[in-house]
Amino acid sequence: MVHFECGRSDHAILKGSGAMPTWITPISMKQSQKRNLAGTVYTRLKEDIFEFRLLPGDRFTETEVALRTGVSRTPVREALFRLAREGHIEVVSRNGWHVKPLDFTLFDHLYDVRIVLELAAIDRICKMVETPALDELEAIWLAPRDQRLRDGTPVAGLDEAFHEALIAATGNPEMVRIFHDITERIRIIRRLDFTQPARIDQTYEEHARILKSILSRKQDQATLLLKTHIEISKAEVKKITLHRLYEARAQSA
Amino acid sequence: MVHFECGRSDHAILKGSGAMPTWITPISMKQSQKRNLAGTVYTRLKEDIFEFRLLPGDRFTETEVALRTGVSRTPVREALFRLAREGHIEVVSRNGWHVKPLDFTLFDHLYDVRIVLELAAIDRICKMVETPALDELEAIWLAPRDQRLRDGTPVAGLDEAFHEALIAATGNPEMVRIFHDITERIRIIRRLDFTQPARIDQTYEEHARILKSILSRKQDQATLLLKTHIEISKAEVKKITLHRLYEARAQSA
DNA sequence: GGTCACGGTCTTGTATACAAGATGGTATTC
DNA sequence: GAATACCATCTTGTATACAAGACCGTGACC
Repeated sequence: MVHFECGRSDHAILKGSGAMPTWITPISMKQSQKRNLAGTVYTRLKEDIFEFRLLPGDRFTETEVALRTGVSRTPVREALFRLAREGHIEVVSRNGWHVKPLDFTLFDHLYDVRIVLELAAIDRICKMVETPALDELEAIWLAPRDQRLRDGTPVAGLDEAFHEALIAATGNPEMVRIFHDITERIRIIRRLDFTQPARIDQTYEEHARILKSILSRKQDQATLLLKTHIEISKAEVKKITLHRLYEARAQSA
Repeated sequence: MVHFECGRSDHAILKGSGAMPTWITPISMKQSQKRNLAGTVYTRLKEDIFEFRLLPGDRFTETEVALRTGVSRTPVREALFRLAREGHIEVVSRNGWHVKPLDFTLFDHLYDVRIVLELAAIDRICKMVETPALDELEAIWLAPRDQRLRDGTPVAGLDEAFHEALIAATGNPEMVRIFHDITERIRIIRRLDFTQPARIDQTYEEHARILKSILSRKQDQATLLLKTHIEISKAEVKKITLHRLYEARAQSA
């Protein structure tokens, strides 16, 4: 088994430099209102990781994050532990934190579990006495060509929602929760799939075909289409990620 | 959908009384060595919940736990957040913590996901070019009758290990991790299944049959047996749990 | 007698101070 | 010149002090 890791551990990001970092900035009053500071820091840091403002392998300390967000270490630590538990970052005992390097073996396994869960969902949906309402999905993915979105960011969100909706249709909230966790862990590479217009089109086509198969209760067809769809996406995303990481490194170097 | 909840929110456990509580006691030097305090508190509290020293619905505060364990609130909070994230306890904003009430709807869903994952594992194992080595399982579950364990506690552990081993045989560590999380969440009721000698025997029989089916690559048979096995266990456990909870309440009242 | 307002108390949320271990550079020794 | 021991510094781990919101009982008022 090849353990294929990507990351940079050779240097920290803007450590102690005078330049303003591109990532996390002080929390304003408005942002933290209604939610606690730990939750806000958590959300912000997660965004920073997903948006590649914090690159895989980047090292940082609790004090750094605390200073930049303008809160104390206590809520920062709470946020960091949550992110660690979800597999986004890691702590080295008394030696700082770092964003987990991209590990394609890990992503393979996660995509594999995704397939297991989604195919099980298809199975259950097709075996229900009556197919559950999937109106919202139909409105989005079976819409005429000219109503399709072209911007990658919202399409990435719709894509996640499509697959989560399939799971949700089983009526099992725990399955949804587990699936959602997986979705969040692969998001960092998955969203890159929607930076190419051709891939967006292809996603629309494939989702439409899958949806039609489910609605007409052709389980075998739906299963095959969905499995292929996920595997194509996985391969595509892997290719793009390697390219993007190379670019990001070149830019920050 | 009937939301069937069991718990007691009417009174806290030994709150402020002079009597020594049955649950969590001060952490000794030896226990905390090599691990951090938060981890120790986490483990101890989880045990207390599993052993019914802390009953579903029981309320408690961070200060209480801190006093009893002899550590400060900081590591206690870290432990509590971990337990909360794993679904064992819950915090009510600025109003204390409580052990999550038993929710059989939730357990139904978790058992359902269990079935999905285990059947997928069977599928993958049976489709492998060569069946992976399951020597340890064979040694335990295909052993002669007189070598069977009779004490429920170790059998409960072996049972968990049996099902986790099936998942592990797929070679997907993420699936194992997810499965393990589910195992921990249903453990509180599942281990009660092994308090009856008849159920221990039945488990041995069923595991043996499942194992033989897998080894002879009879996928359909293995699938059916495993599915039935899990569903029987689920029903049995539900029955016992309600009985035990009744007893525990009567005793503490 | 019932209802609403108010304040004390309890609980979590957050900030800060201190402790202990890990790292890396430097000086010393062979 | 290389290796090793040591110390300064940095980082997390833990304890404690303080802040803010929620709950509950009490008292006044209608």
